Amino acid sequence: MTLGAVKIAKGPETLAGVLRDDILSGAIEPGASLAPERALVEQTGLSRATVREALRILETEGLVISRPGRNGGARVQPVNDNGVAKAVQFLIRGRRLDNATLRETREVLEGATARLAAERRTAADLAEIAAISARLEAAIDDLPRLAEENARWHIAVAQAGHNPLLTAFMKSIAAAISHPSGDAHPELPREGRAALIKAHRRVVEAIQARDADAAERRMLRHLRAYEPRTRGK
Amino acid sequence: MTLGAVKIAKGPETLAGVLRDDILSGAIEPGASLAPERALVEQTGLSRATVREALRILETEGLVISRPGRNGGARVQPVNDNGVAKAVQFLIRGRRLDNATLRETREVLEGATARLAAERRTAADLAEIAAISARLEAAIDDLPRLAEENARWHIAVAQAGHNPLLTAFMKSIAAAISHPSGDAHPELPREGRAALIKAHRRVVEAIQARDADAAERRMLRHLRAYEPRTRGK
DNA sequence: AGCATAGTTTTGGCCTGACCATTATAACAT
DNA sequence: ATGTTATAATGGTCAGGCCAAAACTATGCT
Repeated sequence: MTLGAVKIAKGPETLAGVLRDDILSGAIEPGASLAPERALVEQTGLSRATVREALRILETEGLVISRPGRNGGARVQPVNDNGVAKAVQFLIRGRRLDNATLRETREVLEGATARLAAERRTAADLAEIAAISARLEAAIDDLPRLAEENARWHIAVAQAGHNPLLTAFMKSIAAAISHPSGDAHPELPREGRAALIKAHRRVVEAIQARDADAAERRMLRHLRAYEPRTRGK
Repeated sequence: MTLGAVKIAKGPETLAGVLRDDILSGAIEPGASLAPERALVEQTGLSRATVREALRILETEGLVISRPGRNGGARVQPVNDNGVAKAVQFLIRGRRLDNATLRETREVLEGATARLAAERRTAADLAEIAAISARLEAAIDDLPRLAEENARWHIAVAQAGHNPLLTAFMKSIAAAISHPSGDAHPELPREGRAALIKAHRRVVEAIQARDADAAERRMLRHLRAYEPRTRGK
């Protein structure tokens, strides 16, 4: 019988594991504070440095944030999708993933979320999307603002699909696409901006009409409108 | 003008940020070691505790692993998709995402990767899938082994799609689906196992024939075959 | 020569104890 | 009441040490 490499859990990781389980299982509610560092030292018999490294692990994982001062301490955060986005950013930067891969992934995700949005959107979802659309259309001549509201619009559509995983994935790559290598937003001409608004409207109409096929089709058409002409590898 | 909360970078995070940039930019190659802790202490003027917390951050992010002993130290790891999988696990556990969401997400991802696999698979991809299929078919009466090879098969198909992001997303949820709340594998009857093998074969045939529509269709049919009868929310 | 064995060195892992910085509360003075 | 000044609680950082693990080096026995 062969054994794989046995992972030896070190002190900080062991303590972090215990606390992590308490957080993810809900035994410690979001908003509540962990015991102060010095109390953890007494309870665990570990040194303060070790306890602090454990807390640093949890903080890096996004499960707590630490604040100094009286009534400070490590406060449990509600689990959100920032951690996924961060890990995806690492993957994109570290593996030098190209824009074609990002766009392709985005099409898969947004095609699916547009379809789901048409099937599941609530009145509140529609209101949220409409509010963003109004702000976006008002910002047609303010390019940075337009780009910002555009990102919000796509995220709102994804959220209307009510699948938290697909939403998380979509947000992860949306962040990478809006900041293409730190560069500013490419000069989209004014007629392009008008076309964007029109395309959004058509997608929203399909979602409102609960027409899943149309929502997916129009979203994909919208996304593909901005691809470089050099398509078809 | 209103300002958002200004994020004050603490010592460890600042140092981690510098090192992280060096790693993600490729200035430090995977496999290479960071300077020893005591050297970083001298170079930065920080204390050893601070330096260690910085390294712990990088270790938690999966960018380095630290090993004791001579020639030990913090070794830079190639960036992989484990970090994404870990963050997704947190999201699933912390937000109590249900199996319906996981299955739905899986269908979106695997439908897309099956399609891409048909378009892009290389001879090496096909060989890899064939090897796994052979092992899987040989393990038809060894349920744990079957489940393991089944997971490998789906991952191999995703990889044949040559989109690292979609592959990472798919692996992230595949891990959660194979371990449904720690329970063992449900007793799939023998004829179900035979049907699984047949379904796999049909998918592979489509991928081999570069028939993207058929690959997607057959993969979705395969995935939906195991859903509970209570469909349609 | 060859090979086991025992140092030696490098490096992370952990501990003790201290002091500083920040924040909220309590006490006090006006 | 209200503004100001302690005081306490808590994380942030530092200094210095010792232990544990791992790799290299020298030794000594065949």
